[in-house]
Amino acid sequence: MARGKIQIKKIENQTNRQVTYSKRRNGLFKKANELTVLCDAKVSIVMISSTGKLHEFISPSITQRMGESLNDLNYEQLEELMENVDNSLKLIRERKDARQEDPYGGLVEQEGDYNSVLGFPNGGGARILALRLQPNHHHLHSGGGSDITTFGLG
Amino acid sequence: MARGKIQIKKIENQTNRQVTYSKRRNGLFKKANELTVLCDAKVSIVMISSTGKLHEFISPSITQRMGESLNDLNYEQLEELMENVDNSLKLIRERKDARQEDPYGGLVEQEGDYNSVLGFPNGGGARILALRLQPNHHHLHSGGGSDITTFGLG
DNA sequence: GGTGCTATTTATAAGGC
DNA sequence: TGCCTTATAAATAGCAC
Repeated sequence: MARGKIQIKKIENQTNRQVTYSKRRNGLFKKANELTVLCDAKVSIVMISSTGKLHEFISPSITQRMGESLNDLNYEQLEELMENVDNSLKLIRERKDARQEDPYGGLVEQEGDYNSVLGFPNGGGARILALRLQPNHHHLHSGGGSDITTFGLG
Repeated sequence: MARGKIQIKKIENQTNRQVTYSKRRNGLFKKANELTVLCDAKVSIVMISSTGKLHEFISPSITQRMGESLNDLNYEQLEELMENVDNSLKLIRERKDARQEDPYGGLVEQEGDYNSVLGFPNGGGARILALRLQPNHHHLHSGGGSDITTFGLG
């Protein structure tokens, strides 16, 4: 977008790809932060570079409200939530139908109400679990290792 | 950014806020998609508007590779994964210390290796669970309702 | 892996329909 | 609500450190 127009296709040169990843990641996080503030929205971004590094953005409002809302859950909501996680766990244990393709082709937008969005930690090392629950198929990805750095915007 | 500079603060007029949300959401998704293609990265975005609507972006590479990688997990990895979900479930059940504030102030970047990022569906209605596991604190948020629309990028 | 510097390309705030 | 248009603000590609 600057000293010349570029084609939106994989950057083959690894160095250039890394530089672009870094720049555009910062740009994306900045945009996400602006959206959060301007529109009073909640945004969560998880991204993994081609080198396997993970970067995450979570809007302040999400984390703050998550803590508050836990106590706002009534018994039925809590029950439903546990059921969801339980089912997820069972799916992992059964580990079947793992190779089914996503019917949306990978890029999807879901609009409307949501059943639950939660973020919280366990007592062990740093972990991130993103569970996406859709009818009739499931996917799973896993990597290993760990270290953390904090990131503050402007 | 256009016919005048704006301050990055909540747009009070609800109509304008909604318009800006819609425009910037599309912009963010477009940027995310470009980043995915250009840098061969995996990006997942979940956002909730001030009116409670949920929108989600998942890069094609994520979903495709998730399915494949499930079968690549060895026993230990699977065991660790189940343990994570199990712990999460316990935390939900115990429902304690829910109001602890996030030490990072909400906006964080985690760099380095990751333990697990998984996305998969259950057999019921459309559900999304985003579990974020961090040491020493946890948060939870929940909403309700439901409908889905798919979204295809240019 | 950053940072700084532009020339350009994009994104988008305000309006208008 | 959504889709155009257009002037302007931002983002960023390509280089140099």
